[in-house]
Amino acid sequence: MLDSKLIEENMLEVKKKLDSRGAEFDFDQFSALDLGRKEIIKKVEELERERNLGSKKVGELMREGKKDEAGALQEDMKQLSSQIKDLGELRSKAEEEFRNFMLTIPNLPNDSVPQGKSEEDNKEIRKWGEPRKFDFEPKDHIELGSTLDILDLDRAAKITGARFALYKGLGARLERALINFMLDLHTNEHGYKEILPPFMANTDSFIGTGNLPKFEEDLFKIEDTNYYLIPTAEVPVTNIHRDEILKESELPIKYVAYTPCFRSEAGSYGKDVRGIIRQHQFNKVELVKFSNPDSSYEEHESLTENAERVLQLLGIPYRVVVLCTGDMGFSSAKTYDIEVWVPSEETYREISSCSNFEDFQARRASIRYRPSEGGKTRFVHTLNGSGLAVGRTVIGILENFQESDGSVTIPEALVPYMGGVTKISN
RNA sequence: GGAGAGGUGGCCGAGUGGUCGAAGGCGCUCGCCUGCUAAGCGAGUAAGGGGGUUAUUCUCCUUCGAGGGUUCGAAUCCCUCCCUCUCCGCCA
Repeated sequence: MLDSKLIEENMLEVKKKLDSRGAEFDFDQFSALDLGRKEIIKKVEELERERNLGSKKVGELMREGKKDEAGALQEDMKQLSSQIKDLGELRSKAEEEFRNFMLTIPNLPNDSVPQGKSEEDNKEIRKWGEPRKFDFEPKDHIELGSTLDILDLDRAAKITGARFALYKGLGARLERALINFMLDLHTNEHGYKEILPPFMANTDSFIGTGNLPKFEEDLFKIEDTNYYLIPTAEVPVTNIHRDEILKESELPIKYVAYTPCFRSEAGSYGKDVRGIIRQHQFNKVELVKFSNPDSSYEEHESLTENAERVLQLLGIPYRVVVLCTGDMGFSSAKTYDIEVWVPSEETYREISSCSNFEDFQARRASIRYRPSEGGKTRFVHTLNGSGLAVGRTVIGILENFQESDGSVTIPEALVPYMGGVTKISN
């Protein structure tokens, strides 16, 4: 959520920034809602003040034994009270309307974000590793997975439906190895605390991160509850500190969490239908930070580097792009995507998205800190990034490290996690 | 699932209709004091919103799990929901 005072004071700049990301913003509606809200607050509070004074007076008169006077005053206050009640309803309505309006406005892009309309305008920042030159026709992960009998999409479809995966044998082991490898790396070497959160979260949590109220169709909802399956660990982990006031000395707080992720992928039909690129359920290790606002952009860089480190240790080529204003997610102020090289497609595919949300989520979720030198509380900055999406890492390993005989070499760093297995073959 | 007890400030905890945004304690901050440390003494210490000033000061409203109700007035009485604890049942 944006700061309404900031909008009032910088309307032109806000409009320009929202335009740059292709978002509509009706400033007239904003002003009308904001002014209407303030006006009614003023009225209600005046009446409440009158009532408080009157009620106090009634108490005094009663104690002094002036029953008649007290009774008369009570009658007046009765009138006032019902007036306050009516106005109070209008007030709640006005405040709710205003909040609902504010909840649908996306975050403002940071000034360092390149202008652009779509994916096409994203800018490559850096590349790591050389895509391998194959002296044979490389297979895609679907063929490799089924030939090696480690990935069975047909049976997954039977069990559940399209866009689910069944891993078997060393395939299942590989998924588990990667999860453990990533968690160990981030906890032991990058200083994150491991979290295992619930895989469902309630409405308030989803509002906090910005998934609701606008993107409900992307989620799986649990019937007869206000719970949804999480589409990423970002939701439960960011909400760990919802409605809390942290100490400045605790910052930055760094969490890493493995969770399955559930996405209905509404609106993506026809896209990436083959294989395990886009699934309704996938595993992900997520990095989340709560940062001092003054250093959140340094934290953003280091978080991205922490995620990249996984691919470096595995030896998979990748590149980092900064998303342009038009391609960023709703809550983000700046996002780097990490993309792995996928030989069968001869292109880079997203494997991690690392974002700084500044105070956008913190304001929605009310996550604040008290400055060490005292004074008013401030909103923290929240950040997160995949470190990494596990299924897509499997694709990277299968496709990049395949041999001409259809076997796959396990990256050295992963061998201990595979129980010493160095190769998957028939 | 059944029975009971509870949810109060950073924490513990008192408070059953008005002088309660809330005793007391702990913690924290500042000052004093004492060779040092500890102890002691004194003062301060919730958040959000509106108005005013915009540097500070000021003022009003709201908030005692959430929402609704009774009342001139609710932390306190009533209803619904959520959560925690104890016992019983069930269970990986």
